[in-house]
Amino acid sequence: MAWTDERVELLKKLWSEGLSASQIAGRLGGVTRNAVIGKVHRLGLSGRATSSRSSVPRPRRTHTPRQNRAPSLTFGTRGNVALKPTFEEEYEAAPAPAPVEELVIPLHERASILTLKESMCRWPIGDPTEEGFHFCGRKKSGSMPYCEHHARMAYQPVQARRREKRSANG
DNA sequence: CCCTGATTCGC
DNA sequence: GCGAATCAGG
Repeated sequence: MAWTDERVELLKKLWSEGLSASQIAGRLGGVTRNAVIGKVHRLGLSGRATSSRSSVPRPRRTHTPRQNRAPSLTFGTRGNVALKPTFEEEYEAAPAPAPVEELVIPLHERASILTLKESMCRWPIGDPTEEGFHFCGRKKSGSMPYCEHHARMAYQPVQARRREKRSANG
């Protein structure tokens, strides 16, 4: 994604309005917050009103961070989207996610494949072949790849299969 | 851990 | 010029 005049203008506007770099990156789309910050610096609008941190002259890095920086991948793979549960030991995987989702995720909480972060619920909503497809995007629940709600949908308790064992007590 | 901007430097 | 990796801090 290139920095067209329009995008630069929008960047300037949003930056002046006080949005954070990640917020702006999300709005623009196709760029990370790093890209936004880099561009902001190149444009020379880094100092945004009150900056208490600007008076911190860090002693410049003395070591090279990495020999190789950008990954060879041209396509962003941030966020693995593998959804196969591996909890069969204690949980049974649901037959299949319902094609239609009963939850409606607020627009600002939605996650696309590009905005989905490691900490976000990966429950797919909608049809991947259709346009409105997105992920739940809310906070994950513990080690689950899903939020609490979707974790319960994905992993049904073993209670369902317990009926085979009836107590011989009475 | 979540986030913020700042900086360096391979590309 | 671009932006990932990194750094420094809240």
